[in-house]
Amino acid sequence: MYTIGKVAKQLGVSADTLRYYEKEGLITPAAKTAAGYRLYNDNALQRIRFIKHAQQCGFTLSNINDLLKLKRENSACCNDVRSVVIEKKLYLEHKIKALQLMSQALGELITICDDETRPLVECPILVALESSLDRHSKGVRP
Amino acid sequence: MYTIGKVAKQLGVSADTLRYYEKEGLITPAAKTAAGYRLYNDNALQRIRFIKHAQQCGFTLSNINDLLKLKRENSACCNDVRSVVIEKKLYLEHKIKALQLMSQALGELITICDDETRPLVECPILVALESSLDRHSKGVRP
DNA sequence: CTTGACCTTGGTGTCAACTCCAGGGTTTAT
DNA sequence: ATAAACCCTGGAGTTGACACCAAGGTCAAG
Repeated sequence: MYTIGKVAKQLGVSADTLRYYEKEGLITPAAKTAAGYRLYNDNALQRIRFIKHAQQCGFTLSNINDLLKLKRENSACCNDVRSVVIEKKLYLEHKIKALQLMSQALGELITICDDETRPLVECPILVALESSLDRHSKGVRP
Repeated sequence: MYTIGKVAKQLGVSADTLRYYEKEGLITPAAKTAAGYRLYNDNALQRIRFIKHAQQCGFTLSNINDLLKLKRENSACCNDVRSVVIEKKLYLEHKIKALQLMSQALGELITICDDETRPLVECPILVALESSLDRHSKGVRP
């Protein structure tokens, strides 16, 4: 059993973060001392590792909560988890495409500005941004 | 000269948004009526279009303010603008790579879960997320 | 037995880009 | 003349994932 500080240091997160996760229902300390100190066991460590890895894969804490909920329900099957992962992958791909369009648009702006020493009056980039260049990107947020 | 509502409707933004842009120093109404109503001219319309286009290219309002500041300074040259655009493009590319790594990690999770009807106990995806799969992605935020 | 390192709760602040509201004044159309 | 539609200011709320703080209790080492 480890106190919050030990766990935090070992896993490279802050104690505040662990309390926040608890408030969000993601983790629960295995026990508390008489003085109210949180005590974590190896299960909790594994849970926290799970959270961090899922975050690295693009899941929000809310997504992660859903995954953990699935884990608790024994009516759920592996396919339910798989669906969540697939959906997130689609979302990421959508977002990547949007960013690629932006990047491409910037690339075009960069190339239209061929003469770098031209004075800023009538900078072709600024002019281009004032006229329309809509045609794509709709905005993507979690 | 158009009132805020006309401008908002014409450009597809909300009046609140226009007031917000003004508070952020991005736009200024050309005049105000005796009653304090904002009045915009064609210059302002163009400015707002500029803002929207720049946003579509991934610039934050703060970035856009920087661009507008460059435009005002006559010491700035076109190359200064170009640098801002190039930097943003690099940032986007970095972010795209991070998302691609995530997407790829999710792809791997999806393929390890070959048997979709397996019960959730020992779901290979959940197991994989509990063990280490660090090796990449550092986190990318604006 | 005291010092310093740790822990507690409860609350506020951060970033971005808005949105929504209340409580009022103004303009326009009928 | 009056209702509907518009505008104003000022401020609060939203989302996500925390960080930071104060005021206080607890624990280990010397």
